[in-house]
Amino acid sequence: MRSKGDQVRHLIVETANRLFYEGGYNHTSFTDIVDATDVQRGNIYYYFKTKDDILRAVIDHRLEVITDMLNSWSREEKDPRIRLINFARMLLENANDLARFGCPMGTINAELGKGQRDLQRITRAMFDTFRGWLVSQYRQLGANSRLADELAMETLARAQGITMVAHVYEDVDTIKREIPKFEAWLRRTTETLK
Amino acid sequence: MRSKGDQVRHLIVETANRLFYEGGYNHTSFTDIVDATDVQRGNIYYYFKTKDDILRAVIDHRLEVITDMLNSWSREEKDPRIRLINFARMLLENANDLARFGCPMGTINAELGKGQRDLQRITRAMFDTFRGWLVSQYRQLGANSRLADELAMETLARAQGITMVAHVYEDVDTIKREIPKFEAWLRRTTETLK
DNA sequence: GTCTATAAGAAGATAGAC
DNA sequence: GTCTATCTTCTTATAGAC
Repeated sequence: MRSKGDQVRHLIVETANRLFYEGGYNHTSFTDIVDATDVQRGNIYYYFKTKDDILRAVIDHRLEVITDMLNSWSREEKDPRIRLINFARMLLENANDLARFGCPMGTINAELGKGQRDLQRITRAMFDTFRGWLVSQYRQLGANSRLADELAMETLARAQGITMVAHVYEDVDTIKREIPKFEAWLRRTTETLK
Repeated sequence: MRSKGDQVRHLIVETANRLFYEGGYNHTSFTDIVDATDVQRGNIYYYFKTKDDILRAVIDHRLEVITDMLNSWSREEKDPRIRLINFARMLLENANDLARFGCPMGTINAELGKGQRDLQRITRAMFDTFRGWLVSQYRQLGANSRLADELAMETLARAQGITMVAHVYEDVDTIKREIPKFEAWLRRTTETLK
C-alpha cells in the first residue's frame, strides 16, 4: 500500500519522465510539470529540492522499468539467441514513439552530453544496464568477455543508429525496414558463436 | 574581398557553429556568443533578428561545408566504392570530436526533435545532403533508386549508431574498433552490387 | 503536506546614442 | 555599424500561510 505522499511523488516522476522524453530535459520547465501534474510549484519542491533531483528520480525510475523488462525476458526465454531477437523486436513495438521522439536513452544522453556532463553520466546508467544484459547473453553463447562486450556495443550501436535515422525523418517505415536486417545480423552473429 | 560587415557576420556564424556543436543550441545563450566573439549584443542583433536566425545561418554554413566536402570527394575519387570508404574514414578522422560532442548533425536533430520541430526540419537538411550523395554513389554502382535509398539510410544509420554509442561513453576506441567493421560491410555490400 | 506569492537571476530582444 | 542600457518574459527556487 502506497502512502499519499508516495503517490504524489510517483505522479511527479512519471509525468516528468514523459515530459522529459517528449520535450527534452532543458526545454521542459517547472511550469510544464506543474500544469501536467496539477501539483503546485511549492509542493513539487517539497518532494524534490531541484530540477536535477527530478531528473535523477526519473532515471532511477527508468532503470527499474528497464531492469524489470530485461529480467522478464531472461525468465521467459531460455535461449539467449531468441532473447537478443526480442531486443530487436522491442524497437518494432515502440516504433511510433521512437520515430516521433527518438530513443529515450539516446536522446537524453545526446542532449546532456553538451555542457552538462554531470547529468549525462546519470543517464548513461541506462546504457550500462542494457550493455550488461547484452554482454551476459553473448557470454552465454560462448563469447569471451572481450568479444561479448564488443558485440554488446555493436548491438547497441545498431539499435541507436536505426532509431536515430528514423527519428530524424520521423519515419516509422525506416524502423520496419531495418529491424529485419538487424535480426538477420543477430542470427548470423550468434550462429557463428555456437 | 570580404567587407567588414561580412567578416563580422562570418565570425558570429563560425563561433555560434562551434558553440552550438559543443554546448547544444538551447544551452548556448546570447551572452555565450557575445563573450566568445567580442561582438556586443546589440551588434549581433544588427546582423540577426533572432537566435533562430543565427541557427539558420549556422546550418546554411554547415551545408556549404558538407557540400564542398562531398564534391571534392566525388572529384578526387572516381570509384564510388572507395568514395563510400572515404565516408567511413571521415568518422575516424573526427573520432575525438565525435566522442566528446557526438555527431554535429545527429545531436542537434535529437535536441530539436523534442518540442522544436520547426527548427529540427532546418537541421534535417544536413542529413538530406549526405543521403542524396550516398544515393548517388549506390546508383552509380548499379542499385535501382529504391535500393539505393535503402542502402543510403542504412549507411547513415551505421554511422549514427557508432557515433552515438561512442559519445555516450566518450570513448574514441569504440569508433576505432567499429569503423573497420563498417568498412567491411561497405565492401561486401558494394561487391554484391557489381 | 499543500498552497500562494514572490524573490532572484538569466533568457531573448529592443531603443536609441554615437 | 557599433555600442550601452534597458525591457520583458521566463526560469529555478524560496518563504511562509494554512
